[in-house]
Amino acid sequence: MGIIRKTYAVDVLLKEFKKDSNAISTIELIKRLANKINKTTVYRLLDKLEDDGILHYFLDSNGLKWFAKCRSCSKSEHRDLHPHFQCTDCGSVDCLEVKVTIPEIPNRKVINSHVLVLGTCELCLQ
Amino acid sequence: MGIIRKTYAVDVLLKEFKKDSNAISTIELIKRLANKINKTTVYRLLDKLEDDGILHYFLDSNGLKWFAKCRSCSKSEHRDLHPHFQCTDCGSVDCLEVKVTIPEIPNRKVINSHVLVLGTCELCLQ
DNA sequence: TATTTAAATGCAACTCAGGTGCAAATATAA
DNA sequence: TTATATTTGCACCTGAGTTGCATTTAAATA
Repeated sequence: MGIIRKTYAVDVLLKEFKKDSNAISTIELIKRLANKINKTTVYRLLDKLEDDGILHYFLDSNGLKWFAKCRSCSKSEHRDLHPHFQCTDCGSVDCLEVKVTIPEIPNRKVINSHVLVLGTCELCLQ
Repeated sequence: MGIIRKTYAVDVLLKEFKKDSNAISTIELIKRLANKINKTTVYRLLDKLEDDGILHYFLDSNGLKWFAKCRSCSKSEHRDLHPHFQCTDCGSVDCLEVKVTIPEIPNRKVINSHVLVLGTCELCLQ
């Protein structure tokens, strides 16, 4: 797919990711933009932006989709294979800069991996 | 909750995990047992068996729940914090014995982590 | 063994994230 | 300015998982 036109909806959606440096869940986005864009459009745009290497997504411990800005991805390859952190107190999710190494696994070819770390975030620790 | 009585449904459900050493998705279980147990019962039993430390569960890359037998868990504590492997060819999922170390993360308290490794399984590699 | 009763089950109807088909609107190329 | 292909909104659908409630059943008690 991929984004082709600069539309109002694309603009509004991307603004959310500019003002929010954390990841945002699809559900939260749909709520925030309810009176601006239709939820179907939100789903479709998120798909397209992911296709284009502008956003990446991952699933939280409830199986819900979250999106965040990509740092070094391209249309052809998602490089955002970093772990994600979800706070079990406040529910916020963000991208971790640390590297998690998956060991070699006998008789299997590892292609990629999803790592979700659960714990208490900086704000909730105080 | 926890299992209290030895019923037909518990028996039938646990047999599936005895004959299948891999993980089984909830959906697959419901299909397999459709003419034996109601899907509501399947969901409720899986919850209870997880509570009792007999099964553990995790989510695959589509956010679907999978269950597998526990090796060293108890009612009070799930110790099955191993990674899980999903084959992107055949979809099968199993538990990995390898250990994945999550590094210390500044200003955060790590409680646990979910690791899903994607790749090609032994059978599909041949 | 028969009775009692609390737990387990089935069923129907619900919830909620996400997806589809199609007509109307709109960005952009010509 | 017009043509047209993409985007959007809307209503409706899908599919995993949940809930309330009446019925059934395991197992405790008499």
